[in-house]
Amino acid sequence: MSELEERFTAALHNTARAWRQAVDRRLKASGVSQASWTTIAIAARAPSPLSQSELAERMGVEGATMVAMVDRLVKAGYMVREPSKTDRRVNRVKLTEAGNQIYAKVKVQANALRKELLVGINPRHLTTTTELLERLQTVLDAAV
Amino acid sequence: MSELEERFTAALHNTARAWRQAVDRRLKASGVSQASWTTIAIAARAPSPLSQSELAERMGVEGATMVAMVDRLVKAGYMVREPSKTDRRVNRVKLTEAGNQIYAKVKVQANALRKELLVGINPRHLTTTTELLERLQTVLDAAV
DNA sequence: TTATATTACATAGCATACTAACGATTAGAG
DNA sequence: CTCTAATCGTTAGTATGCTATGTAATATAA
Repeated sequence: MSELEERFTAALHNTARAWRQAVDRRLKASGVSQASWTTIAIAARAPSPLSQSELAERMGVEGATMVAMVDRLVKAGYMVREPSKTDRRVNRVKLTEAGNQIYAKVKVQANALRKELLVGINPRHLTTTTELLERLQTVLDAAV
Repeated sequence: MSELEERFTAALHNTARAWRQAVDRRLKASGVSQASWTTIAIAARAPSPLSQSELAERMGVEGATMVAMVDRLVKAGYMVREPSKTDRRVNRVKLTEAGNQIYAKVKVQANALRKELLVGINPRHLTTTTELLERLQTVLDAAV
């Protein structure tokens, strides 16, 4: 039983890492890394422009990490910072046209990879797995 | 169905990340990060001293990454490099007494966390999940 | 045996994470 | 309304990953 638990832990981390690397490889052709693309996607999906803090929270990273990420994305021409008019501490982040194009382009590839990898997986097993992982996530989040 | 697949992907990555962070928090008290501890553990479990390449391969990282890791661990006094006598390109990596102590200490904590997190999880579901993840891992490794 | 891989390690530069500390600003308690 | 606490973004320092490139040593082929 303990052996199964160790197998599970190893499989969880190895699969997640390998998946991330596979995504990275696909998106490299589009010139954006997975972390950058994810940030762009969250900004793109938001109904109104997000602050850096909101972006960081939705990405699950610290504010300081997001500063560097936004720096890179601004430098690459995918987004711009706009000071909030109501709160002078706040920057709102907006996608440029180039940012929106990247979003549209790589979204397709990420979806394709997911489909490819999950083809042939038993949907009932996938459900069981998803629920188990989500439960673990809840426990982990609560343990903070 | 596509929705389930997206849920699964998110759960996979979020759970892996949260787990990693939980391990990090525990091990910080012992003064070693998760990556450092994992490296020490692999070196400790090997029946005979590993080369840096072997270490990198078992960690699933690149050789260049392992150079920096070994640098840090040597500097911290947990391991030493010993040039191979039969192949002058090779460094064999050995744990110091301090390294072995760290290994013994944090091993207990990592096991405890795993037990804690997985208590109450249905073993049949855990088996299903582990097998699914291992299958994905195989697909991902093959796709390289 | 010499020329050509291949392997092992190191170095450099970049990306992505963290924590800690700081200044500017805002919000809330009194 | 003022003082204090909290929040937002930034900077600095560190850890961990990557790729690309270089050097030394070994293995293989001609």
